[in-house]
Amino acid sequence: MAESGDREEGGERGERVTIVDVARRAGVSKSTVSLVLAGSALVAEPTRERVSRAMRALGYVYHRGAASLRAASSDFVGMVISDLTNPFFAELAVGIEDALYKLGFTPILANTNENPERQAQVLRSLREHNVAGIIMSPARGSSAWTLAQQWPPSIPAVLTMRRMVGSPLPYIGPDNRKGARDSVEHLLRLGHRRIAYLGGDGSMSTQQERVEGWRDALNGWGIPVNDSLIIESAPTRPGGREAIERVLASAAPPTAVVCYNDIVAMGATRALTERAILPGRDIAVVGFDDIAEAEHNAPPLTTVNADTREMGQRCAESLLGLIRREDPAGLSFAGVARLVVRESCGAGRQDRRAS
Amino acid sequence: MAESGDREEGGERGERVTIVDVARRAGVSKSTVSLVLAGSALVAEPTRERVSRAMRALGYVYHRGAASLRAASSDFVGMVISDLTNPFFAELAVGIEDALYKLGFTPILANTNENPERQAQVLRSLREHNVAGIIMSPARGSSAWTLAQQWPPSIPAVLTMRRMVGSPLPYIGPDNRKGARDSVEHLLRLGHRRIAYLGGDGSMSTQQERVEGWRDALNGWGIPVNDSLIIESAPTRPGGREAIERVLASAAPPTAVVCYNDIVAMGATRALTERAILPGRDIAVVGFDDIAEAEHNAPPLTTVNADTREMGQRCAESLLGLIRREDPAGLSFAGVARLVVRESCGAGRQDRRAS
DNA sequence: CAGAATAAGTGGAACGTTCCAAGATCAGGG
DNA sequence: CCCTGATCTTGGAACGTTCCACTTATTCTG
Repeated sequence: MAESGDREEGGERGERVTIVDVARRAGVSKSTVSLVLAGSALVAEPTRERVSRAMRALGYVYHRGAASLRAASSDFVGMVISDLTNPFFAELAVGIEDALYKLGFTPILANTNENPERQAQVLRSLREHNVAGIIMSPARGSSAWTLAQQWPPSIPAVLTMRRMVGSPLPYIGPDNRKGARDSVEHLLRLGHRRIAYLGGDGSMSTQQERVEGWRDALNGWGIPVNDSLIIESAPTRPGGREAIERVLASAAPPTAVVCYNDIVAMGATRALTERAILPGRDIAVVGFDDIAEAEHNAPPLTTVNADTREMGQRCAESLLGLIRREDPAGLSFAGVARLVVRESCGAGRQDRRAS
Repeated sequence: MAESGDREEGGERGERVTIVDVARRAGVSKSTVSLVLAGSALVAEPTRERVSRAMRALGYVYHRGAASLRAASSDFVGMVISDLTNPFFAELAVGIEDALYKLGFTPILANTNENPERQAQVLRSLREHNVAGIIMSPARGSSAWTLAQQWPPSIPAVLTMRRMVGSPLPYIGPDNRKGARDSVEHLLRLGHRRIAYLGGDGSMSTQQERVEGWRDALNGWGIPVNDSLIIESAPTRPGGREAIERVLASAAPPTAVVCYNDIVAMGATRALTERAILPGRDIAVVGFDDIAEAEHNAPPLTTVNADTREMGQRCAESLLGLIRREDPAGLSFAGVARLVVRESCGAGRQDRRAS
């Protein structure tokens, strides 16, 4: 009698309730049930009602795997992240994940930990799972060539944060060159003339673009560019520590450093503090990314905001475009890069000395 | 002639190469190919060779979805994370992800962002994907009751970081009570007598256990426990800021605070610094989790190391146990909690005053 | 050399959907 | 009363695997 609450059971035993069971109970064919699931207008209202009730009564759960067996590709999207331990990528991943869910995709996570072999495995696995596409920030050391070997052009893929020369894939990332230029110009305006670049390695496009920005700014101010002031290292906290130590040991240490990213800057500021060299007073330090922790660093980091969430969103949208067979050429996106001034550059003290 | 390099094509057109195509080319039945795929001993070496060659030649890619259609459950595992933006959970996720891959599972990521409704959606989606199991850190506000509604007991699930009263599911987490007790005792030894507890909310077991530890320590030293010194808030940086501001505004502010976790402590230290109250000198602050950023905080955070990676690993292993139908009772795990003393508690200055 | 045992391989149903072609029912028009 | 369309419904093949039951070929045993 009770209209509701007629939930029969939930399949305590492993027996899955299928579309056929629902059909039987509702007194229709499985095709009709399928139509109801698809929200088709072909099915009459009373029938739809009856079917829905049957589903609820039986505790029916849709089986996407079975559905996608026919459908050529699934609702999965691979999220291949080079270092999820870096809060920047964690934020990016959250942005991507959120957007994917809203678009009806299901993200499969893969953290390659900057390991190209792991990346190769992961790509293989994603192919086996018949993903609709992937969003990938390539591991250090992977090239357009190796990627072409590992990923068929027929499956949509977008690159994020690290561009690949020679790859036709859409690329979503911040305007690295402008970001770096802005931060170096800020330091120049504060009076610095010997400005080093710390961290990252030249094989990454991100690095190349940021170094270009550094060069641009120096050139623009007529400062001779000294390549020995580029200290490469792993893009990690220990990498930052190592880089700053190398540059301090050099014959003519810089008065300011711009870093590949915030965690490099965090490693550097920490190492400096341990040597009683105070970032923001004795030396200026600038990061890149503006991760949430930058504000809490000792001292709070001047850095470049990359609008991470927005980029995650764009990655998902761009992939969707590819899936819909739009022209890849129109699907790249460059985020804005905005300098955020905090204490690590010492702006409070010497502002407006030059310029 | 060339032994290798006979890769015919990769299916430039959408036509997927199946087991049947491989069989045809190798001159065997699809059953044999399936056997080869499974690495069965039933197939003779020359045949295996022939089949493998055919696979390579055709660029065959295994279709896991199709396989799991028969197999009752897939190789997917849901990773339901309450806040991936918190570096602690990011590290945990990395640990879990890594272990899952090694065990042959594929992690589907879901960040619920502490939103129980999102969590409900996510659980539904994971069921539809026929996951082998889930590892979940429940969103704030979810209860054993709602979980029971949303997740069938027949599908393996383990809980991490947040226990659920009344749930029979295995739980993997650090020894919160001991960790909190150790940190409070450390503060007591430094001479503090008015020690507040900041952040978190009472609905979370983590909070309850850490508050218990705080109580334990105070009781052990015969200090009267004053519940007004427990300031609840969101477990985030803004939450930490808000909590410290509330406690500072109280009639008798504490000389030391232990925080729900590191990001709460980071929010608190930041707010204090802005008011020119120096953590580690004017007030002692202790965190929990020992995220990578704790060391870089201003000032570096005294905190409790929760052995995050190890816990991620354990989560995966415990889930595997459940999938193998082991007794859930034996699959819980409590990680060690180890106090890491840095500067935010001011240990350098006043150490050994009491005790 | 019959018969059994072993080894290697095969055919086809099954998994839970989708989707096409076709069927059933009914109303209205001539 | 038959035909046409419209509206709703359905049977069954297909998707790419696995796995059971079975066949065939070979070797062993007494």
